[in-house]
Amino acid sequence: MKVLKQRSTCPISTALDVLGDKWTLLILRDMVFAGKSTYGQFLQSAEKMATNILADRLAVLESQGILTKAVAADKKSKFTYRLTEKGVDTVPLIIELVLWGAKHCPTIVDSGLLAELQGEKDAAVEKYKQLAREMARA
Amino acid sequence: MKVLKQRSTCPISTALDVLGDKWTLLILRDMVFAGKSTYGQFLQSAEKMATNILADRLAVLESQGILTKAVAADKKSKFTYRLTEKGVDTVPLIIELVLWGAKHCPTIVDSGLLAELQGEKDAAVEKYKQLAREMARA
DNA sequence: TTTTTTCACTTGCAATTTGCAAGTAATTGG
DNA sequence: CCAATTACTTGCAAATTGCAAGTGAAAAAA
Repeated sequence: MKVLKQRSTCPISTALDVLGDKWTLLILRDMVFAGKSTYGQFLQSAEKMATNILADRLAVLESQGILTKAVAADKKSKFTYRLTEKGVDTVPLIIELVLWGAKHCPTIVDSGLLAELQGEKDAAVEKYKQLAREMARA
Repeated sequence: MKVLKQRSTCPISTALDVLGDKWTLLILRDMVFAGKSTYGQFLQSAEKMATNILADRLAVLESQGILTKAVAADKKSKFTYRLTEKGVDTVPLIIELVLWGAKHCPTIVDSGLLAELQGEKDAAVEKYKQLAREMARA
């Protein structure tokens, strides 16, 4: 069981103790926006995460109660990772990252998604949280 | 001039290339919520950032156009760091970190602030963005 | 039934990044 | 002039990362 050290009692600092690195939120992005749920799927993302880093981050996320790990329904040799409510609650954060990145950095975003997020943000946040919950049930 | 490498064209990944580490957003937090603007003030935060890391992150933030550096009005030996609009636009992100950290981790938050953020979030985001702009003008 | 492939990691190691302590150089206050 | 302040820089040990290769269990192929 991974133990994280907390630098202070500040909620921002503590949130960053858990989520503040270059890889963790990409795993959550893949779960929320790409519906990914297995080790192999995470490895295929464009950013090419190293296998040991992925294994480490999944273990941290599990020990922090952000996702759960269970044997896959189809294969005994495969695991399925699902978001908990604590994980689903990172959706607003991820959406703010999309908006900031799209506005201020040279990136490629689906224009429909961007319009949706820029228009009715609260509704979009709820929609993607609900979608994430449904995937976690499947 | 610091050069950051972009792992992919995804806005989330690119935002994390810039902001995704344990220290950068704490500097922005100190500017937005504590009104800090100098090297010495940043060093005094509860998390005790190392001096070389602070100098490095300030240089990255400046080169990324998130903040500007200028000689202080009162002393020639002092610098004042101010948020640009790109920096002000991280306020929604920082507020989501407060909300997630306060809800899911053991932290200490001002209950008035928390109530404000949980109640009228959009209004609170606008208020703190405006405050951050005013501090950047001062 | 044996063999091969797939999947989910683990291991080893070099390279980078971090954290700590100490040092420096330019003001500024007295 | 001299001590203190401010904003860094430097050196170095320790921790973290990234890459390549290896492992072991289960599933598919022969």
